[in-house]
Formats: sequence, structure tokens, C-alpha cells
Amino acid sequence: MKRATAQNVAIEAGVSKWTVIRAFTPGASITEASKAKVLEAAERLNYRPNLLARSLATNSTHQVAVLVDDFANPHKLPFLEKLTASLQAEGLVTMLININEHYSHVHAILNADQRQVDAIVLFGTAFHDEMLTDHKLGRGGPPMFVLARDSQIEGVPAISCDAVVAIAEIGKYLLEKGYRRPGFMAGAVHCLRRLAGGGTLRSFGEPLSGSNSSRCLPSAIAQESGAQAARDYLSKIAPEDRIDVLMCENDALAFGAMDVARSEFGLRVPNDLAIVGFDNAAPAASPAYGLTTYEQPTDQMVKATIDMILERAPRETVNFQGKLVVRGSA
Amino acid sequence: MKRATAQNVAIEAGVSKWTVIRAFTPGASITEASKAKVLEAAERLNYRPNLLARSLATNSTHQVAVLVDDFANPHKLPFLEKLTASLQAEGLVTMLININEHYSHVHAILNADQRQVDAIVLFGTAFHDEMLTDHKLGRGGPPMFVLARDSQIEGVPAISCDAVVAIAEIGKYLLEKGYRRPGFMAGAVHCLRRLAGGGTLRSFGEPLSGSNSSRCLPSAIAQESGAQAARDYLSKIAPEDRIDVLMCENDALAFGAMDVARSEFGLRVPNDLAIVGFDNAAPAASPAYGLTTYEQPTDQMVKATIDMILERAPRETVNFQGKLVVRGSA
DNA sequence: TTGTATGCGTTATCAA
DNA sequence: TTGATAACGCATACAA
Repeated sequence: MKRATAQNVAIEAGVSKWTVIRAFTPGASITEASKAKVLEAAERLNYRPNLLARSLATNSTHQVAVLVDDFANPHKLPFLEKLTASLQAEGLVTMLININEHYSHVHAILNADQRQVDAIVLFGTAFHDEMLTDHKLGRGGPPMFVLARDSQIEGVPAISCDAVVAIAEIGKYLLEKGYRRPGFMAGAVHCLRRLAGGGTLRSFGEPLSGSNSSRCLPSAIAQESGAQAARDYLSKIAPEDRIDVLMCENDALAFGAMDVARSEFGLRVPNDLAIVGFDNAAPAASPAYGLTTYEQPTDQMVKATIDMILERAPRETVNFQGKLVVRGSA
Repeated sequence: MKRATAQNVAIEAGVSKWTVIRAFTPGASITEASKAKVLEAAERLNYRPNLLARSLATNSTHQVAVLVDDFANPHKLPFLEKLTASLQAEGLVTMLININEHYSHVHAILNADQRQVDAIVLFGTAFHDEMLTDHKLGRGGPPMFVLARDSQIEGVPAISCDAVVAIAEIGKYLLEKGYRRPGFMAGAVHCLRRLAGGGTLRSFGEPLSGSNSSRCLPSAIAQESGAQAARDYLSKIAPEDRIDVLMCENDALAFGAMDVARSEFGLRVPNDLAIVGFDNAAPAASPAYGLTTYEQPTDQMVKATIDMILERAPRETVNFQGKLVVRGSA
């Protein structure tokens, strides 16, 4: 059975189809009588307006593409939940696109563009700056935003947590706690956060792994990477030569590192090795980890993103300040 | 700058707009010469086909709505990743809808329907059977599927893991390991899994909490619920009267229970209290938990869902068998 | 192979 | 307030 259209309802109600449209348009000028008549007929035919046709006519889909490339990060889920919920609260719908080796960012951006989304949000992580420019949409393309990651691209505002301030704050805390031989573990992503770490933490410590490369690694980030990196380091370096605190680029890495340090090398955290994460993912609060970490102001970031999408705020890069969450691990 | 349309390209190339369409339609009959001419003109004008208009004309959006109501479950993320990746591999796009107290399932289904999605997948959890019938779409509405949860609704196939078999397998394992005083902890969701637990596990154990109510709880499921339930139980029941193994409806509950048992009551797992989860969420594999749990065959489930959406398989309820994953906690 | 007419279901604009 | 005409961008069916 085909769905009823405004035309069908019009005939059923004995009016023109434009009157039907008006009955479904808030604030349209229509008499109560006609409206009632139309709604009744619509009810009988089980009519529901076709938003696709509306979008074509109004040139607005109220749909926002959200590109995610790093599902492995446990931090992503609550962030994504907030984002979708907030979009929905504004009448926007989320088109979720999963970036991976089989589906590139270019493919995703092109697809989203052709589907006439109102905006594209690159949510995080392994996007390189070049990625945002090689799609050549230009002319009439949707506005793009980078969330939870920095970007230097002209015309692509970034909404992120100030990594430099964050690293400085963490470093200050660690110094005060008496740690003197810090190291840090970089992940595959968050290029700038890593660079910030390289600038700040490196001043009093050395990278544990990965960070000797100046480019972002293509692989997905995960707990296992952290475990393997820690395993490599701890089995290679003698106890007396080891760092005394490990700063990880994100919590997933920290969990993996802590797992290995404790269960494979019998180290006590923080006594033998202190560990700091970044993101304040859910497991960080669990007694099983009790991870000292840094929390991004996700609420503010989501709000800022949506304000920019709706043009309630200027579309320009903003940095918010997060906060250190101290637990037992450092 | 407005985007170029097929008409613009037609003029630029000196052909009719239908020839332009043909140039962008694989397998259409068009000479190489015209095609080249069109593609060149399209390139010049930066033309990209409007999929919205195509959808309106073809009556197919290649868009699938995925309704999620339980983002707190750590199991959801990798499952969702698989689902979206597999949909994309078939040329389908995910419309992610977040069901919560501010955005009901009815609202979501209506919205998805009006946006002309090709299918609606209810991914999850706290959906009641009644929820699937009170939208009265009928006539021309998209097909609906229930993923990772059971359903008795006529015309709404469920793709799930066989809970009865799972519980039986877990029960058998626990018996063999010598546990004799099992209890189980039900969450807010997975009604049938709970019922199955009530039927199977209850035969040799009593519910720990929540399960005395016959209806599903409205609250979201989370680690904290498990922690609180365990806290209530352990502080109320004397050590000699306690169960010896706790079967949790999902891993999140199990993590919370394990946290409390160990850190607040000093219990050793599994010696003082064994714990079993359900889902094999990522942290279950970590040494910090080492949770014995049950893994759903997510690959099969995702594949089955997509086969039904694309009508490559009959649209009828299917149950797949998962597998017990034994670790240290029981 | 190419061009033409018509339809998809709605909105915008104007006339009655 | 209501009806009519045009437009949104593309696809289908048919004619040339």
C-alpha cells in the first residue's frame, strides 16, 4: 500500500492540497474548520508528511553528518551520546559515518555532501589536516567542523580542549607530587595533543613509544596498543632506569599500560610506576583502575558545535579548558 | 554560490539534462564522446548529483535508522561500529537516533518514517514490545527490525542471541565448577534474557535485585547500578548466607559488582564470590577484571540484519548461538 | 543514442 | 483564507 500524500488527503477532505499543507504548517493562515476537516481526513488516510520532499523544496535537511574514525576509544560513546542528544533537541538528526580502511573520509564527505546535510562534523582523532582539503567540495558544500581535535584549516573551525593548558596543568601537578622522571605515551591520534605533550612533557621527560615519529599513525587507537607499548618498554628498560610516571595520550592507552605494569610486571601503581591518562573515560573512575586523568569539557564543546552549526555563534575555532581529575594512579 | 545542477551541466556541455543524468548513471546508454563531454563540464562546474532529489524520485533513500536507547553499555560501541560499517559496505547510511527521556521511541520512529528511511533497526535494550506497536505507521511505513533483543511482535523480526541456550550453558558450567548457591542480577533491560534467567538460574538460585519486578525498569543500565545492587546485597546479607556466584545480565553490571565486592568488602574474586557477565565487553578481557562472560555472535547478527533489510533473507526472527568465554572470575 | 514529457511530494509566491 | 502556478533536482517511460 502506497503512503498517502497531501494530494490524497486534499481529495478526501474536499479541499486543495495547499490547504492540507497549511494544516500541517504551524502558524499558517487557515480556519479552524478547514484545519479540523483536513486533520480528520489525514487521520483516516494515515497521512504523514514527507520530509524528503520538504527538504528538496526548502533546501535544508536538518541532518548533520558526524564522521567518527575511532570507535575503539571508550571516551567516544558518551561524547557521541551527548552530541546526538543535543542535535536532536534542536530538531537535527545525526547521520553517523564510520571512517575506516574500507570507507575513507573523502568518500564520507562526498556522500554527506550529496545527501545535502546541513553540516559535517568530524568527530575526532585521526583526521589529518590534509584530509579536510582534498575533497574539493567548494561551491555550495555544507559547512564543516572539527570536534575534539585541533585543526589549522582555513574555513574549518575546530572545537576542542586546550591541549597546551592541559599538559601544562598535568605537568605542574606531577612535579608537585615529586615525580622527576616522567615519560609519555602517544597514541595514533590527536596530533596536536601529542605535539603539546612533546613540547611540554618532553622538557622534563622522554617519549615512551611512537612519538619519535612526527606523523600520525594510521592505526586505530586501543587499549591493546597501550599494553604492547608498555610491555616493550618494561621488558627492555631495567627497573632503576625507568621513568617514575607515565603520561598517556588517552585513557585507553593508560588502561592497557596499567594492566601490563601490574599483572605482567608486578608493579604497584602509583608506587612503582604512576600513570596518568586523558579523557576521563568511564573505567577510569572504577576502583579497578582509579586513573588520574584529564577531563574534556564535553558539554561545552557539544554546545559550541551546535551553536556554530545553527549560526548562533561565529564559526571560528574555540578552545575550552578541561580539568584534572585526581585519583589514585598518580 | 549555489550548487550546480544537471541542468547547468547540460547547458555547459551543450546537451540535454537527461544526457547528463545518463553520464552519471552506470550502465546507461550514452556514447563515450557525450559522456566525456559531460564529465568535463561537470568537473568545471563542480557538479555533484543531489541524492535527495534522487531519493524522492526513486522512492528509496538508502538510509537506515538505528535507534539506540542504552549508550551506557560498553558493549554497544563495537556492535554499533560493526553495524554501521556493514551498512556502509552495502551503500546504506546510518541515521543514528538516541532514545532517551527527551526523545521517545515513538518520536524517533515517526521521524525516521517521515524521512523515508529504508528500514528501522531498534538496537537494543529497553524497548518494550508495546513500544513497537503504538506508533501506528501501517500503510507504507518502513520495515522494522529488533536487534540484540527479543520481540514477540507480529511483523517485527528479532535478530538476537539465544538467551535460553546461553543461560543453560552458563548454568551448566557453573554447576560443573562446583558452585551451588548462585544468584543473578538483572538490569533494566533485555527483558527476555532476564526472563530466561528467571526460568533457568532461578531453578537453582535467587535473584539478587530488581528481578522481583516483572516489568522492565525504565532507567539506563550502567556500571553504577551493578555497584549499588552489589553494595545493597553485601551489606545486608551475612557472609555465611551469601551466594557463591553472581550471574549478571550484562558486563557493565558485573564490573560494578566486582568493583564493590573487591574494593569495598575486600572479597576475592572468584574465591569469595565468583562473578559472570554477559556480552564480553572490552574491559572484560582486561586483567583488571578478567571476567568470565558470554559473547554474542555480533558478526552473524549484523549480517543477518542487513540481509533482511536488503531482502536477501526472509524477514523472520532468528536466534544465534553465542559462546561462553571463560576467564578468572568464575 | 538522444531529447521530450511527466512524475516524485513538498514549499514559495502570487492571485483570487 | 484559499486556490493556482512554478520550482526543487532527478528518474522513468517513451518518442525521435
